[in-house]
Amino acid sequence: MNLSKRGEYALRALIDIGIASELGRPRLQVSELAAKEKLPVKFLEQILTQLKAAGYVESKRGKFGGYSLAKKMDRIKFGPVIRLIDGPLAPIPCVSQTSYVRCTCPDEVHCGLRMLMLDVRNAIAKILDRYTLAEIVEITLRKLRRDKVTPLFLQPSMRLASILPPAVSPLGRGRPKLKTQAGIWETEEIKTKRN
Amino acid sequence: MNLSKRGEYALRALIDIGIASELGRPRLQVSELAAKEKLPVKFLEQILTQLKAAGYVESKRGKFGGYSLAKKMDRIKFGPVIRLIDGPLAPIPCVSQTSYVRCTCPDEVHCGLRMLMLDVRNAIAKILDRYTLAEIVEITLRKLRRDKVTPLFLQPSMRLASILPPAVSPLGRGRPKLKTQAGIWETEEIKTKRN
DNA sequence: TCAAATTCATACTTGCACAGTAGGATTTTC
DNA sequence: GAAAATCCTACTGTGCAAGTATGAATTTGA
Repeated sequence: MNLSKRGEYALRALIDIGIASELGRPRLQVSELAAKEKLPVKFLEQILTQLKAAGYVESKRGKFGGYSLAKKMDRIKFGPVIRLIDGPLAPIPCVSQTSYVRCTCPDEVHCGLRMLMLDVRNAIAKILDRYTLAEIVEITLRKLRRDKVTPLFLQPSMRLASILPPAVSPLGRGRPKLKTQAGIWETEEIKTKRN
Repeated sequence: MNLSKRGEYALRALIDIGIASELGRPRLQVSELAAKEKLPVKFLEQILTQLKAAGYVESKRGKFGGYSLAKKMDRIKFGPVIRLIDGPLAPIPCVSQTSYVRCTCPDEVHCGLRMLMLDVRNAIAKILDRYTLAEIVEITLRKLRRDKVTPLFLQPSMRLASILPPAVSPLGRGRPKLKTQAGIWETEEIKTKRN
């Protein structure tokens, strides 16, 4: 049930670019992204190339170049990004909706494992195919502001105070209409107890 | 988001033994299991050894030996089995409840990816840590009966008709109390459209 | 025009986990 | 004692994830 590093880094990058963009810095360099998340630069470069090829980001070359989002944030869903990089969301191919492959079991229709895994795949997809980058970015920003944490973008040079916090959300829309069942976003403290 | 072959075979084996057990054949041989699901015998053998070591099945050696369940079916949940064989359910280690590992991101509390993945991990765990083998077995049997399909256990020798269908569920309990949000078990026809 | 800073393209490496095979030892039944 | 099963341990191969490495192309500002 793993997300690959590649997939993880891709999502981190998109979220970071999204946040920066929302704060008035639509373009970030690979080195900045890598530094912030402590990722290997050249590896991230590859991943961004892939995201670019798929139309999620666009790039500017040369000095002061970098990557910016190629689509509106509310048109970027996480499911498709993960499928692009890691393949199907489904735990086993015979329950994948986007790339079904028949399995070797004799009777797919009455397969208990299949029923169970279909439920799992649907639960995953329900989340990843519904949430958009815009929502995650907005929620993250709200959390940061509420806790009065300054996101460490735009290294030393730029003025942060003038940007953060803005009087009103630059999104211009109200609170995001999250329609998850119970709003995990409220779970402030996560039990990180080992074992 | 993958279930390994090992994990898949383990669950298939448990479900098959459970069904057979419910039909009055509490013990199955590796070769039977492998034949039914078309799995490599020696590989399955290894997996069953692992399941035995963890207390899920018990074995009888020698001629007419085989594997049977070591616990009551309603005490076997899928989550722990998968964790045993494949590791944590969580897509990334920093949202695992059973084997948390801190990630490299600078601020875990305000990490958007983490929030999202926590939601995913909870959705997965909600299913796999709630459903028991007993429920899956019962549901499968009900489907089989409804469709008048004879499960192909107990190769040629035994009499099936006398066992299936029983007048009343041998479980002795009523219908299983499934408390999933929408009852995926009703979704009869799955769209298997490619792409 | 040149140097610095960046993305772009491609090839290579390295480790390791997954999915098995193989072979024989041990136990049980008839 | 033979047949049929589980048990035990070691081995294999191969594919892929997670990077490194190198250099070319592009953009900017001095």
